[in-house]
Amino acid sequence: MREELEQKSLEPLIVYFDKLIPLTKEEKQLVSELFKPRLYRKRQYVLQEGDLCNQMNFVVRGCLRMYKIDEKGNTHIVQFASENWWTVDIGSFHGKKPSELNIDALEDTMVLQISYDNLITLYTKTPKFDRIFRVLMENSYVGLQKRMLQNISSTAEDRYQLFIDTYSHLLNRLPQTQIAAFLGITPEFLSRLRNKRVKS
Amino acid sequence: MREELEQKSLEPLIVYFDKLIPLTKEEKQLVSELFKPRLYRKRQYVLQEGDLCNQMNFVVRGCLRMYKIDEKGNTHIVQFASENWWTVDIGSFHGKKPSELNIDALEDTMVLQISYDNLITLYTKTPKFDRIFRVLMENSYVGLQKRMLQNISSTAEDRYQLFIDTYSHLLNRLPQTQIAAFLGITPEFLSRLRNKRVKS
DNA sequence: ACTATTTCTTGATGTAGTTCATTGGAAGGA
DNA sequence: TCCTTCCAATGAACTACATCAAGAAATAGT
Repeated sequence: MREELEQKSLEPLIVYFDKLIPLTKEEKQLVSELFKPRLYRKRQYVLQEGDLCNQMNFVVRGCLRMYKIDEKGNTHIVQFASENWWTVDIGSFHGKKPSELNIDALEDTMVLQISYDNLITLYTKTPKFDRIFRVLMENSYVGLQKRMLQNISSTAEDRYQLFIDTYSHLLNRLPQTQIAAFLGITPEFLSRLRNKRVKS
Repeated sequence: MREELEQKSLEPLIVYFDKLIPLTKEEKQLVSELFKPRLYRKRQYVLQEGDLCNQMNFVVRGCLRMYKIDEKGNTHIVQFASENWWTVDIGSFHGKKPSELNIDALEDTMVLQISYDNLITLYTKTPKFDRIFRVLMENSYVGLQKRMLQNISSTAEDRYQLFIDTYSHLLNRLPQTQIAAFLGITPEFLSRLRNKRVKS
């Protein structure tokens, strides 16, 4: 019974990999063994500042956020991770250093987790996963670079528009405070932006 | 004679790879065959907006910049690449899409280039390079994420201080206009910041 | 169903960073 | 060498966004 449920929750991940680079039966089996499902409740920490990030997370359903709290106590969101997205503090994960970031759940969230050691096992047993994760990293890098460029070259209004275009599925799922923390503006200013947009 | 020169210029790259993950003689040989040295003069384009980015570049000496020009005509620098750094528009390179970015030389610059096809050859012949480039991507991602966080959470002054800490070797090599374009502020404002810092 | 907490809105005022214009100095090309 | 082009500095006016404060609306917990 328990196993059946786990098998089921693993499906989205296997489909995800298989689309990137087709997997053999054995490789699928290996994924099933090395990734573990885990449920986080809303507001629960997945990773807390100061701890080592020892798990890589693939979101099956729900939504996580990764963020930093600055000296003034303000929250800055690095990334949202909803269905079929990954989240991990790569710096901490690979560098074996305490994380400066937090990850927590904005909704009740089901993830598939792989530990550092198991990921190394995965790489060692089937180098195909080196390639898969290289491609994953490349895609993430492109996305981050795009956001970086937006941030240094656009106004808050443009960035909000891009957010709407890019994350339409999250728009009505997230409180505006979280969207503001992602855009790098205050909730008050976001409210004014929205107000202005409605009028015109 | 020509070959000797090429062999010599390839050394820094082989050392670079070897430090990340030790290479066999054959792998070193393969690198020597697939990477080609090329010289760019100051102001020469390495990649021009609208073109396909078909080469990955490793800087042996000199300095390149990767940047975007926005609708208002302002330049925004994504990255400087000096000795032992890589530069490539990954989105264009892997997505086979015209680039929205430019790369040009801030100084006379020697690079080692590998074409897309040759990189695929490299991956195919020795999957170890999948791993090497996965690790490379991970490191780049961490750096970019750090900068992203700085940008959404810090003042221009803090970012300038971080630039000094991180890129001290470039500080006196680059005109302030370029540093300002990297920090995401106007040259005038950078000038004022510097002036203020000198006084205190 | 009630209360506590979080979220959104709006106003008044403050500030980091921009824009435009001008000047002087440094560097680079024939 | 002159001449052009690029680069840094500084003033004055302007704008995008922040801060603080306070009330209204929506959500969540019991």
